[in-house]
Amino acid sequence: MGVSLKDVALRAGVSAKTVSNVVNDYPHVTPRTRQRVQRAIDELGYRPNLTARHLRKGRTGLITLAIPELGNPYFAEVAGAVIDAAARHDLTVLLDHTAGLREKEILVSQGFRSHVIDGLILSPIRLEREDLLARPEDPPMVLLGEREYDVPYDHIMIDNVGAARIAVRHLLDLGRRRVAFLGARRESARQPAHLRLRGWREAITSAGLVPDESMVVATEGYDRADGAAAMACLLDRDKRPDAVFAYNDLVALGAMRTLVERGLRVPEDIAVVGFDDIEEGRYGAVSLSTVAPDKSGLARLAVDCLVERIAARGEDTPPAPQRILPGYRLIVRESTAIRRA
Amino acid sequence: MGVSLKDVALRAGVSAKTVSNVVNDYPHVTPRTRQRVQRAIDELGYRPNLTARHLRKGRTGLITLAIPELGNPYFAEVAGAVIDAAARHDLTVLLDHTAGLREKEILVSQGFRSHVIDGLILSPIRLEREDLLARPEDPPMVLLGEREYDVPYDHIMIDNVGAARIAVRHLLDLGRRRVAFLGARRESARQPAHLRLRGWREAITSAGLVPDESMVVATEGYDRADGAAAMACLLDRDKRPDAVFAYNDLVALGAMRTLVERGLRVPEDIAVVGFDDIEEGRYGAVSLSTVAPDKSGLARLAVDCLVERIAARGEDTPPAPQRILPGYRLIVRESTAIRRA
DNA sequence: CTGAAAGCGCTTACAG
DNA sequence: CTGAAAGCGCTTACAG
Repeated sequence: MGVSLKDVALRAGVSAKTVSNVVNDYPHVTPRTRQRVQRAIDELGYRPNLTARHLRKGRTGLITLAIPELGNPYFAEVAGAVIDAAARHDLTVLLDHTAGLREKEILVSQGFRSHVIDGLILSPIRLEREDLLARPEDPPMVLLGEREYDVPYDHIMIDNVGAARIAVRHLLDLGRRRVAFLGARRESARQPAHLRLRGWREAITSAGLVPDESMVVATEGYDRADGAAAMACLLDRDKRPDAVFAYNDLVALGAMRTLVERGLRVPEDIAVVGFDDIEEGRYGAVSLSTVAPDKSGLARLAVDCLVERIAARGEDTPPAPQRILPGYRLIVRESTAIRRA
Repeated sequence: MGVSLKDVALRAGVSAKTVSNVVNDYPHVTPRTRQRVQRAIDELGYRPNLTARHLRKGRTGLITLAIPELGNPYFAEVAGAVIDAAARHDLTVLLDHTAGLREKEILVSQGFRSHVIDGLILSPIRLEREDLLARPEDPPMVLLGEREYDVPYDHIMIDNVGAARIAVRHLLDLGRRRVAFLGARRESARQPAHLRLRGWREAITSAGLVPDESMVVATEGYDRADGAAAMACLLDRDKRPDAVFAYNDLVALGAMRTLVERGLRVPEDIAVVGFDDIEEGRYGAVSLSTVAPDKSGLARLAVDCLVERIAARGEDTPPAPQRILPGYRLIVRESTAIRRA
């Protein structure tokens, strides 16, 4: 099928080693030799077989990024950023989506395909601590995302509590007093929803108010449909909120859809803040205020971390695992544009 | 580093071949031998090195899917569908995004990384016919997407003209008479925008009307921002449209945002139809009518096609390249919900 | 049913 | 500065 090193060597009248030297830009090659080899390469249309190279070197130049769902714009945007960041290290990203299934997340973390990849960036949702502790050392792994774990792995995650606090404080500053939280969970306290709910609670408390737990609505998932349903459920209760802090932008957008259907105005009747800053939030009938994580920043941090881990593989004293907090900021748009008396 | 076949063979007291036979579920192995080998595998935690296997077999089980932009929900949704379809053939998808740059599209089509992948599904935008003709035979490639080419490759693409015709006819059926088209191109007639524009023209003509070219607005790209700008531009002209057919949902959503800003109602003042059926279109203040391509269908078709090409590689008489048209349907939502007198 | 040998295409010490 | 040999971890004919 293909043209091999040997063919080129034969044609150029040199050894395979010399061709290899040329291909890999080895410094010490006579210009004349280099030129001769290069010509043979061009004439034969030779291209190195990466599989063979990788077998030899023990590296493939491939890393896996495993995210819950490509259909979620936030993860799609993050994936794009990771692909770009990886390209700067000459790494190619193999994208997996786990569909938010614990089984698939375990499979990935256990090193499914590990002999093909140099490293793994995993963004887990359902995975448990013990799953992570049971995984083999290889390939190196970096966690990315808002689910908290107490495990010896590098983890890139935003300060969810702090970010939520700022979002809710923003709503309180607008004069809102009944701020709902959409997208709570019943499970583990380390879920991002719990962290953001804690921020909600802290912001309200530190404003001298009492958190009203009837303003907290749980959802099945975090999609637009979940947000729409949760908002409907909330509006059917006695007390009507005057503001909503949603787990993420999708939930917020779904909630706004329900508000339109019920004839309520945003932000006049109910102000809304989301989380993620997906592009879609800027173009609705009412643009969405939101917490914007530094996506390209966190992608870069995750890739850099992984690259270090890969380099340190097999070392006696690998660097201690660290938790890194990328930046974020609050973006104020129309959905919270009106201050109340 | 890892445990190799040889280690297992040594421990089980058999040859490497026998271990290989067990690992690959070769039929003719004594149950006793199989058991002994299996135990050695378990005890040693052996996992086959795929790179080595691939080098030997000439296949990697990897295919590349190259799309213009992961941030575009349509492509993200299609990518998810392709990943699922590929998994059914035990193929893993390596996702590339070309950022809609001709240079990157050429790179991918020329077989960048071709020694790692078994095949390629390419969704080009800027690529030209000559770029495609210049590419090497290997790896096999299948085109996916709405840019038309006259080249000997399998191509999965929707009947854009027909789909556009149906969308515009729907608007005409609602009694609209000034139907604008947002998202035209100045370039090649084979661009999907041209195909959809042709459908627009045909629908109007066959309704006994005369296409008004002042109702056609070109855009830089196909994002929400482009749609918003195009709509603004259109509204600043003399004649106001009473309906809009947008190149895609993103352009339509951007246009609707502008309509809100200008105080115009959808669909009362202006009805809107998009193309792609991205989930976001269902959850705006006004849900968006759209042409819905059968995404999982087209993903499956593309993967099946590629699998056949890979199998036929090196054959004397490979099957003739074919153009396959996946299905689509018109989805009517609120943005076209009102019939006019 | 199992084994010993060769080889996929490259790179890495080791010579010279 | 360049070459000859060995080997990465597997599978594929070929024997037996």
